[in-house]
Amino acid sequence: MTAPEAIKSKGEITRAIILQAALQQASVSGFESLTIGTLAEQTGLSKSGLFAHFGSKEDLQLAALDESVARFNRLAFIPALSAPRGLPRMRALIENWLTWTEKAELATCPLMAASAEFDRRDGAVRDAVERHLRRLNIECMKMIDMAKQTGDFAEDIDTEQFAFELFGIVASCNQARNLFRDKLATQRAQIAFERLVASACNPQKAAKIKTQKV
Amino acid sequence: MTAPEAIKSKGEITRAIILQAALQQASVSGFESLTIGTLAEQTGLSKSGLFAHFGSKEDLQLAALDESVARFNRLAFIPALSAPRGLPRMRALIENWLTWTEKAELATCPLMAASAEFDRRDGAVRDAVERHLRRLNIECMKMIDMAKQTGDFAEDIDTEQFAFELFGIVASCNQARNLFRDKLATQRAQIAFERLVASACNPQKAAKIKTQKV
DNA sequence: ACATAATACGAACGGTCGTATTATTATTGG
DNA sequence: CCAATAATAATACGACCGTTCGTATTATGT
Repeated sequence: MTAPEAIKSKGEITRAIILQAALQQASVSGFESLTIGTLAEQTGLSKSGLFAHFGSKEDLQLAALDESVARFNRLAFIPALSAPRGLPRMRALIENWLTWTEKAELATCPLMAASAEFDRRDGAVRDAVERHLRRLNIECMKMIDMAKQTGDFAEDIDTEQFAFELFGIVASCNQARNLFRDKLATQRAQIAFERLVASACNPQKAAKIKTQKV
Repeated sequence: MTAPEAIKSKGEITRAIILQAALQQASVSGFESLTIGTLAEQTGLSKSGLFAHFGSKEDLQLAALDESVARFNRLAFIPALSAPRGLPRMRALIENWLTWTEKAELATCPLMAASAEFDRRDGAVRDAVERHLRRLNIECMKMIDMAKQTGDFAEDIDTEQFAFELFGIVASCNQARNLFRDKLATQRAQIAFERLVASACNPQKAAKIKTQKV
């Protein structure tokens, strides 16, 4: 049992280099666009040399997906946990979520992109994407429940509904940023988040909104 | 100048059959997954026979995109215009937007899927996707402004912000439906929309929310 | 320093990709 | 009904796909 930060072997280093290139490529053109040849060219490896690090293209895609999850956790999720429980932590998460791709030098969040890319397909990659995003969804709901416990949110708000709208804000932010090249995208997402919070934080106000006819 | 509903030539009929198959395929696996060979097999044509209908694969993608826009307009947008101006028309649009893919027998809205698929790339397809969705965004904003004129919405709400959040609701609905297979997705989207409307329809309440610190 | 395992390479495979050219068959207007 | 034209097919091409295999090279542990 070696420590997680153990010295990397040559193979592990190469693998990391490959995954770095794969992640960058996938964040631009999608995971399905990953090709052994292009990736080999970019990393200076031979096709077969690169291929040997993964048993198949699907394994490469899965590895790239796992790597992007690891980076999201390291750059966005875990740092948010150091904020106080409740609303501050939620705010930190959404803030980090909207900005971590920049720090990671990626074109967009590979997870959300992979969601749209694979959501209507079958296979191992789709399953992995669903698993990862479902987990993130659950973590968000935990934070929402915590915010109820701390008194930041009203007890009677719909946790799943809140998470649904949260994911929508992130999705729209990505669309505004990438498709519309809107420089105000992040700001709009923050405003949307605060509006969402506002409708949940004040019990009286929240009750009014919740009980109106649909 | 023939009428738009003129009798179709054999070629036009075949082309329509091809586009139908292309649209279905694209709504499942994305526009980039469209291949001449697979499409030829599905339609019973030869590769070269099918190819002759489009000068290139890119033209095929663009034609499929245009076709999906035409269907969206026919099944979702135009019908919404028969609802009274203002909030009712907006409600009709979002309702149709969330359900038209079912009527069209597609796996998801090809436009929103194409947005996520091409938003970080370059090329004619990306440009077309941006053009189409920007137009839809503008049409949404027109409806929002109309709702201000009819008095349904407060005059001082941020039209672009409202449209931003509207697109987020649709995106989250698609994710919930397709990735999470959430049967309540449409319902959640409707609730989110009504919550969004609620924060814009009552002047006093809207003012409160808008002026809070961010 | 040496044995051994890890790592990378080059070449080749069968397939499929998009596309061009050339020929054949259907459709259609006069 | 026939000529003109549109529509489809047949065939082939080079490029790239993921993958396999045998071999060379390079680290690594002792």
